[in-house]
Amino acid sequence: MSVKAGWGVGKVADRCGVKISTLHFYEEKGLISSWRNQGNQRRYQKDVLRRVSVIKAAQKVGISLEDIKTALSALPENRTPDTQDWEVLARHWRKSLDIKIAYLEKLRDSLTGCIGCGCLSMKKCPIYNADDKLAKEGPGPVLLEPMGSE
Amino acid sequence: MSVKAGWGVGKVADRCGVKISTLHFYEEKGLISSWRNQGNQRRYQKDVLRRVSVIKAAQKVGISLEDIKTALSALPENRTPDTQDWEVLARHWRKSLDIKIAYLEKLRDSLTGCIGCGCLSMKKCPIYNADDKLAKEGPGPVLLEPMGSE
DNA sequence: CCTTGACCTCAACTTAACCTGAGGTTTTAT
DNA sequence: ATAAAACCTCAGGTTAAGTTGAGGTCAAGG
Repeated sequence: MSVKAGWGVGKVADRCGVKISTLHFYEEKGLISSWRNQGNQRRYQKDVLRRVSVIKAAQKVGISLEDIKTALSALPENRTPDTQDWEVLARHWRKSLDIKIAYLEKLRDSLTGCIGCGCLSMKKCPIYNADDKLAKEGPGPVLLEPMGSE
Repeated sequence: MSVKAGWGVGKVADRCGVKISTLHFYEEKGLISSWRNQGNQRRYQKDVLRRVSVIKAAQKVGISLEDIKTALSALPENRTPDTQDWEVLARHWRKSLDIKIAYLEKLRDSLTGCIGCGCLSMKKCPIYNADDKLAKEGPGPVLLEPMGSE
């Protein structure tokens, strides 16, 4: 009965299909955690795999690491998260996915008419001004703030 | 009948709701163009407004400037693009929007089950491996290439 | 004429999400 | 026992899409 050995960073990286540097990075950002062995090497609990999977899944949905971190922080600290814990996250993100899909559908439906239309000023262009609130959770680094939201 | 005066960069920026630096940037990237007046100041044709609108609309859909540039290069050089020219673009992007929406719907439909599921290895996770081809046009800077697409 | 305001260029900074490499230690396999 | 593989830290690089600022020129109004 050895004291729990945990996995090394290389193995985890391999199983997750990410680079070691990514795991270092996530740890630095507080998205995953590890303990160290005698020789200062990282050891991981096996649930890190699910964490990384979830991080990657959420990223695909366009959620930033920042927001993912926030969501993950809702998981219990003291015990290994169970299925129910994870499903809370899933439901949460499902919602924002629904919103995003609705947003894109709206965009799609106005795209053709809009690009062809006569609105030479973006001030009145319906596509340009399509509810920016929704776009905030949108396609990553969109830093523009067209209509003076303040 | 003065020789066509065109618009100054400040006016265009104002009408488009973007910063002057953005127009400089777009020009540098070859997305828009201008000529210079006597004093080396930029002058724009009025169709630059539509160009910028289209650039911004496309960005909202998650298309990169790189791809937008490619699409814009299909516009006629010699004459001012007409409605039909623009509609070709719109149709093109509508298609990729359809694809993206379908992708997100697929993600959404597997999200809950997937996060809660027992796949501890991302190698077999359906959400992680949901057709990466579609994700390529996806949420901006997603640089990961999980399943060795080459 | 002279002062603003608009414009010019060019270099450097910004954010997100990592990656790369150098230089050094630890673990593992032979 | 020793070489190779795996790991460590830390600094600096990368891409996208701009933004900011310095230092200088141009144009318009009084």
